[in-house]
Order: sequence, then structure tokens, then C-alpha cells
Amino acid sequence: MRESKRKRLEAKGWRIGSTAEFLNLSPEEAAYVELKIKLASRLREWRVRRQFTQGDLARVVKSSQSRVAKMEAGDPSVSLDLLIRTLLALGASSREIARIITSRRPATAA
Amino acid sequence: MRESKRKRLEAKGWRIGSTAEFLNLSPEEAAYVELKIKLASRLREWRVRRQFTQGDLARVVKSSQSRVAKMEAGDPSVSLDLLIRTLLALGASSREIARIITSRRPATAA
DNA sequence: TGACGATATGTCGGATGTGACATATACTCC
DNA sequence: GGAGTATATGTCACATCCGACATATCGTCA
Repeated sequence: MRESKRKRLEAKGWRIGSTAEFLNLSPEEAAYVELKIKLASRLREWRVRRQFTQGDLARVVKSSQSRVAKMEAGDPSVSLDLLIRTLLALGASSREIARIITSRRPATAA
Repeated sequence: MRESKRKRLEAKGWRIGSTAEFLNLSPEEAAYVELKIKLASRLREWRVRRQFTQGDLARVVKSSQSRVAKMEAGDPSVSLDLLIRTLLALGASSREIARIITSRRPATAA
């Protein structure tokens, strides 16, 4: 769906660039958003690999399907704090968190 | 002062161990606290190296002296979010954040 | 097409985090 | 000891985040 939405937007003449260039964010705001997106994508990866639904994951980390969706989407209402705590709850080590943070951001979401 | 306090405690027969072993935290809670402490110490390091007072730092990141003190102390009322945003505001890159996270925790604060 | 399971989006009450202020405690220097 | 500066601690009003629920949208299969 994300994919199809992107295509629709592109069809209408939008160009997809970095989030930071679209909104005009200060460098540190941009870095913050990047961090969030990296953690978010990794969270989704983890879930998909396990063949969990968002509902399943929510149960595991004692949250709700909607919040998981927002986490994976990097929604503004989700803090780095929650993302990191969630990854830790799934058994990630701080070393893994660090790896995620340094990793190159995935080209197009998910 | 932190140092002198530690000595006083040790003189009274206290043993200084990991936070996680004192309180009884679950693995992920422990990891969370560790992370916080690492970021907190690095923040203080940064400030001291620059010969800033907590007040100075507060001005730079638009916060208050008391909150900076709490950040550096890893106070429960301070989120990872705030710590990371603060470091980013001071110009740290995500790579540096990652380095801090993987780093071994300093033996005794500061 | 319709129905079904999964994901996304909007909203809300209660929980937690935040800057600010007051105040206590520590650490010089005189 | 007292004055001055820095740091720690307590509190509060306001802001932000969170889980939960409702509902919309998507994707697939018949």
C-alpha cells in the first residue's frame, strides 16, 4: 500500500525526496527524524520476518495495534523512547540498537 | 562531589555495584537505564570539556539548569528522547550517538 | 462485486515528561 | 565563618505521549 501510494503520488507529478528536504527541518531535527525512521523500519522488519501481525506485536510489547502502526510509520506522536524501549523489549541489545542507528536508511520505507 | 559522596558511602560499608543489580530490573529495563546513563555521562563530559556550566548548556539547548542537572544524573523524569535530542542539538551525529551507546559504561559516573 | 483480515488514521482520557522556579547543598576563596 | 558560584533536589502548570477504541482504507480471494 505504501508502495502504491508512492506510485500514485509520483504519477501526479510529485517527486519523492528526503523528509528533511520537504519539510524544512534544522539539522538536528532532521537527524532526529532520521533516527526515528531507522528504528521504525527495523521494527517493521523484525515483525514481518517473524510473520507477526501488528496486533501480535502489540500483545508482546503490551501496546495496541494502532500504536504499533504509528511506531512503524514514525508518527510524530511516537517518541524515540518508545521505539527503543520496544526494540529492547523484543530482545535487541544496545549494540544492535547502535547498529540500527548507524545503518544507512532504507531507500523506501518498510 | 560525586566522588566524595561515593567515598563516604563506601566508608559506611556500602558496595557500589550496577544499578540493575541493586534495584531488581528486568533485562530490558536494565538495558534502558544503562543507555540513559551512558548518554547522560557523555553529555556531562561534553559540557565539562567545554568548560560550560549547567546554566550555559541549558541556554544553548533552551532548557533550564535544573533539567540539565537531571539529565546528567539520568533522573527518571528524563527520557531517552530528551537526552538524544540534546546531544543532537549539540552537534552530535547519529554515528556518535551510536558510539556512545556501544561504549562501555564509565566506571564511576561523570 | 463483497467479505474478510491486516494496516492506517483520528480521537480521547489519563499518564509521563518538560521548563521554570525556589531552595538546599556543595565547593572555592577570602 | 561568610559571600559567591555551581550543582542537586523538590515542586508545579502545562505540554506531549501513550494505550485504547472506533473507523477508514488496503489487499486478497472467491
